[in-house]
Amino acid sequence: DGIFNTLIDGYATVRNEAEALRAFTRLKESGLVPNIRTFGPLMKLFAMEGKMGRVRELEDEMQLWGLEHNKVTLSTVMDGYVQLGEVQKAYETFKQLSGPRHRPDVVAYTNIIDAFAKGGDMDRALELLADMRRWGVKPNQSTWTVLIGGWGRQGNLQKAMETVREMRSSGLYPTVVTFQCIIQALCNTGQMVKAAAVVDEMEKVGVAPDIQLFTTLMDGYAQAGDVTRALEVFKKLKGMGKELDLQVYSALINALSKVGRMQSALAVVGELRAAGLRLNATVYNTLLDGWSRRGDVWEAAEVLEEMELDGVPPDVVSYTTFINACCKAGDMDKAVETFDLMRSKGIEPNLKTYTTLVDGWGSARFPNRAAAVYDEMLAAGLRPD
RNA sequence: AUCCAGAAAGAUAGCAC
Repeated sequence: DGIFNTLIDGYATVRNEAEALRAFTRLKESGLVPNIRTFGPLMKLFAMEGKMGRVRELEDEMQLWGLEHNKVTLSTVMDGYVQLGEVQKAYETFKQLSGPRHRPDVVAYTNIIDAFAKGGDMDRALELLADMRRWGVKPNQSTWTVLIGGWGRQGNLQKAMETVREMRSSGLYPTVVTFQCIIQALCNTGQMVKAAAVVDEMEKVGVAPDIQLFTTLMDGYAQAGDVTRALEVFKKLKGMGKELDLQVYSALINALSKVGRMQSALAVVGELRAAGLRLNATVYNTLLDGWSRRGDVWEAAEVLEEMELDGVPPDVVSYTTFINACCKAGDMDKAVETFDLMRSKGIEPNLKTYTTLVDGWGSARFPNRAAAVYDEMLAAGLRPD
């Protein structure tokens, strides 16, 4: 009976929205009745992308079929709000799970704890941890890792490590994700020596670092301006014979671009292509920024053109980066031209785009133009942060 | 081993610090 559900789930997993919806339509056209497992994957598909409007449509349709939310679908909805940073809405959804008939399970709790941890409200996160334990719901590795990640994001290594101890004393062991959260905390606080020590440590306790962890580490070195060590990590990864993905290459390209080593960055691009990977907008934007930092507006413009030719249309980050390059080079005409161009392509400038332009006019000593752009920003409904 | 419709981690832009 579940052939269409399986299909929908498969397409949802690979994020093929069109096919997933087509399978859903075919299910209904075949005279079959969708069930809660039909809706779950569809909701997840939209929730992951933050398309909560579409999620609500599915909720309505679910009702029409006489289906009620269960803990899985509600957790999915909650996760959508977490992705969007809408903590309050996430919490309201969470409360729907705490009716007289149901109690939130460990996934739901982990979800809501994650919402608060991501929002920086660790007090509330800990309250919910206490609450779940009060109800006899045992935190698992994900729950602990969410908390450790929350402390890590705040750069509170002390609390992060305390939480690791608490996790261990409850009989659970840190996973590679847990270690990665700790390493990220160390990187964010500039403690690269310790970060490297943690990697050694985890190898000793038998948790193998993976590509994502090495990417985090490389990025840490990049932020510290230590390209040499970033390159060492990359070489080590290659030596391990692991299959490298676009993000590792991208992190290295970023490390090189940030210090102006564009020829080396391009060499890495060559490697990436040789490995059968294609550049995406992030990688192109990284290169764009590299040229911008060198003050090379011409090369930056080349990258923009190349993106179009390669079928990777420039996005808001690309244009903002390029506008920044123009501003820094004192070419405000080109900056404004680009600003108009992006809008004509239907790409809405965001807060960073406006700030770049305002600042550009300011640096160029045209306070009136700066103020005009600022007003335009407000008129567009954007508030300065 | 269990589970597998739901939860945790990695790369790009501005200003301020």
